Amino acid sequence: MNPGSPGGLDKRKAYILATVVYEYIATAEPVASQTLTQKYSLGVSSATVRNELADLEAGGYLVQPHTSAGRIPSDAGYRTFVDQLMQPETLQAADRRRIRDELRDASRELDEVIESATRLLGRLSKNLAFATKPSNDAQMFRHLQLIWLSARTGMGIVVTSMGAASQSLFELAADIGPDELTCLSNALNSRLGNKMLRDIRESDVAAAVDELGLAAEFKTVIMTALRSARSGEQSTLAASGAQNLLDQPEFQDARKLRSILNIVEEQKTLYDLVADSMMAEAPEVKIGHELGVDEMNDFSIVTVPYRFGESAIGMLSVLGPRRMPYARLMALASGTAETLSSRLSDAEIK
Amino acid sequence: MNPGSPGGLDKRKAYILATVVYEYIATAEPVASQTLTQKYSLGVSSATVRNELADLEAGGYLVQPHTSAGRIPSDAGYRTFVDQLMQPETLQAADRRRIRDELRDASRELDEVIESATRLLGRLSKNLAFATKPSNDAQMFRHLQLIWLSARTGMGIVVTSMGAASQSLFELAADIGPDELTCLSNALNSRLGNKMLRDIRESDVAAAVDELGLAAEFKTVIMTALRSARSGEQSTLAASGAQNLLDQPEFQDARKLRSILNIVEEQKTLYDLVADSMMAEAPEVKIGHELGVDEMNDFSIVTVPYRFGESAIGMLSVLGPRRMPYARLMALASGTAETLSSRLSDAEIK
DNA sequence: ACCTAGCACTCCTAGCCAGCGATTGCTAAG
DNA sequence: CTTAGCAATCGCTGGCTAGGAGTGCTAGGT
Repeated sequence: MNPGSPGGLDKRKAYILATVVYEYIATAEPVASQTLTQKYSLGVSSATVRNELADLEAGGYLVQPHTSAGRIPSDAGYRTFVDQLMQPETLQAADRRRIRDELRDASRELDEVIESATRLLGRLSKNLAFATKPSNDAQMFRHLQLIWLSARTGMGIVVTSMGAASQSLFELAADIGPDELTCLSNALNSRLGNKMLRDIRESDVAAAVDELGLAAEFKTVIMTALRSARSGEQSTLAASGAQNLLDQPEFQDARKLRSILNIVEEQKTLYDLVADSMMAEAPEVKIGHELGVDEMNDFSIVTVPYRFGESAIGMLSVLGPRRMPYARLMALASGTAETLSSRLSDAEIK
Repeated sequence: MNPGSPGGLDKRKAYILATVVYEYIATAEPVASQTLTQKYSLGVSSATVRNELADLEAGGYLVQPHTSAGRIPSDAGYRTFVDQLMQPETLQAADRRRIRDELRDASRELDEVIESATRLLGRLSKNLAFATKPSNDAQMFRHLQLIWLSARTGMGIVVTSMGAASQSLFELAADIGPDELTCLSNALNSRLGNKMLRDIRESDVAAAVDELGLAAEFKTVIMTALRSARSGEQSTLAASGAQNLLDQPEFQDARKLRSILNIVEEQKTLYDLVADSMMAEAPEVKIGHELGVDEMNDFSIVTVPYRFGESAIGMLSVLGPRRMPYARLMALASGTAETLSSRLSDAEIK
C-alpha cells in the first residue's frame, strides 16, 4: 500500500487514510493509532496519528464505532481510497491464464459461457458474482431454419449473430412436407437477413408466407419462433458464490444476508443498480449508500461491462462487503470480462 | 394431527409422539409435558405425559437437550412419524392450479421447464428445492439438421425425442453449399433415426459422409455435434431457494448454512444422495443421519422422481431442516413433479 | 395397576456488576 | 508541530444471583 496523490488531503493524511482502509479491509477490526505506528513506519508517534485521525474523522473519511475504539472508513473514506489512494492492481499471469483456461473449456453457447464466467468470478473473488445476460432483442438476425420432424410437427431455430440459437416447437393443422419448410426457410432468410431482431415486422413474415402460397398458420409459427428468440433472456441475471459471503465476519448474523439474498433472487433491483455502468470504460465501484438501497448499506459492487465485438452487451459484477479488496476485485472483474468478451467474439458468425 | 396406527407403540404413546413432532415442527421449541396437556386434549395429567415421554425417550424416539427442557424428536422419532403416524396431505385445488399455471407459462425447453419447476417448488415449500437434470445420454435421437450459415461456417442442431435441441457451431476448411448440407442431413437422419443417442457410432456417421463423397472433416463436425448433445447436462443440478433456510431459527448461525451451501454448490454429494430414489413410486424421505453425511445431520430431504412418458428421468427434491412439515412438502413435491412430468410429455415429439 | 398432586432438584437464561483492557482526547512540555 | 503522559470512556468478559421452566420421583388416591 503506497500513499497516493493528495486530493484535498495532505500527504500524511492521505497515507494514514489509505493505511486505515487497507488495514481494516485486511482485519475487519477498527484500526487504532498504535496499530498504525507499529505495523507501518510512519515516523511519528501514536499521539500525532491520533490527531490526524481526529481530523480525518472531522472530514468525514472515518468513523468511530464507539469512543474507545479505533477508526473504520466511512463510505466517503472508501470512495477516496478507491478514486485516489489505492494502487491499482493488474492480474498475475497465472490468474490470467487460469481464467482463459477455465473459460475455454466452457461450452460455446452464449448463456453457458456467461454462466461459467460468473461462476469463475465468484470463485476467484470469494464474493458473490453476478452478470446480466444480454437481451437478445438487440442482436442481429442471422438465420432461421424450419426443421421438419413429422407431417405436422416441426421446430423453428433462430440463429443470431452472437451464435445464440433459440428453438420453438410447433404443431400444424395440415400436413406439410420437408421441402416446403426448406423453401419457406430460404424465403424468410433472404427477407430478414441483416435486420436487428427487434426490427422484424409481421409484414415481412407475411409476405414470405403468402408468396409461397402457404397456410396462414405459418405466420403465427414463425412469429412465435422469433418472439421466443427475442424475449429469451431479457434482463435476467446469472449469480454465483452467495455462500462466500457467509465467511465474512460481518455477515455471521443471518438477517443481513437474508435481505441481500432476497435482492439477488428478485434480480430487478440488482439489474437497475448496475444498468448505468453499461457504457463504462473501466470498472465502476459503488459503495454502501451510493447504491441507494437501504438493505445494501453494508455492501459494495464492482461492475465492468463485457463486449461482443465493439459494443457492450452486458455487465459482470462482484458484490461483497464494503470492506472488500477493491483493487484486486477490479482487476479480477476486468480480466474476466475481457476474457469473456474475446471468448464471445470468437464465436461470432461472420 | 391425528393418531396413526400403533407400530410397536400403544395408541397413546403414538399419539403423544405424533403430537410432539407436530408441535416441535410448528414451534422449533422443545415440547414440555404441560404444553401437551394444555394445547391438546389428552385427558390425562402432565405427570402421566411425563411418564410416557420418559418411555418414548428410552425407546429412542425422543431426546432431551438438557435435563430441565422439553423433548424434541430424534431421527427415529421423525422416521416413525413419517412412516406411520402422520396424516398424508393432498394438495389443495388452488395450489394444484397455481403449479399448473406457473409451469404453463414457462418456456417449452427441457432445461427451462425443469428450472422453473425447481424455482416454483423452492418458493412454495419455503425451503431449498433442487432437481437433477436428465442426462441426454438416454434420450432418443430424433433429428439432426446442419444449417448453412456461410460458405465455411454452419451450425449443427440435434433434436431429441424430448424436444431438447442442442447446437454446435462449426467451421470448415473448404467451401460448401447449402444443398450439400441438406443432403447430408437427410442421409444422416435416415441412418440414425430411432437410435438412442448413446448408441450412435462413428461408423454410422462415416458411412453417410463417405456415401455422399464429402470431406472427412464432416465426420468430426457431426460427431462433435452429437457429443455435445449427449454430454449436455450430465448429472447437473438446478437449485433454488437457499435463502429460505435463513429464516429457520436453527440456521441463524451462519456456519451450519455455510457447509450446506458448499454441498449444494458442489452438486455431486447431493446428486448421490437422491440418485437411489430414481425408481421410487412415492416421495422418499431421508432424515438427518440417514443421509450419511455429517454436515447434513440437521437436514432432511424429500425426493420424488419425475417422468418423461413412462420412464423416470430425474428427481425433484426439497432440502430443509429435519424439523420440516413432511406431509406438506411431500404433497408439494409430488404435485410439482406430476405437473412437470405431464408438461414434459406434452412436448414430446412423436 | 394406573393415575396424579406435590415437591425437590436440575439446568438454562437474563440481568447485573466489577474489573480489565483497549483506545481515545487532552494537556503541557519539548 | 510533535510527543509523553494521563484521566476518562466504553466494550467485553466472567462471575454471581434470581427466576423460571421443566423434569423425575414419591406417595397417596382410584
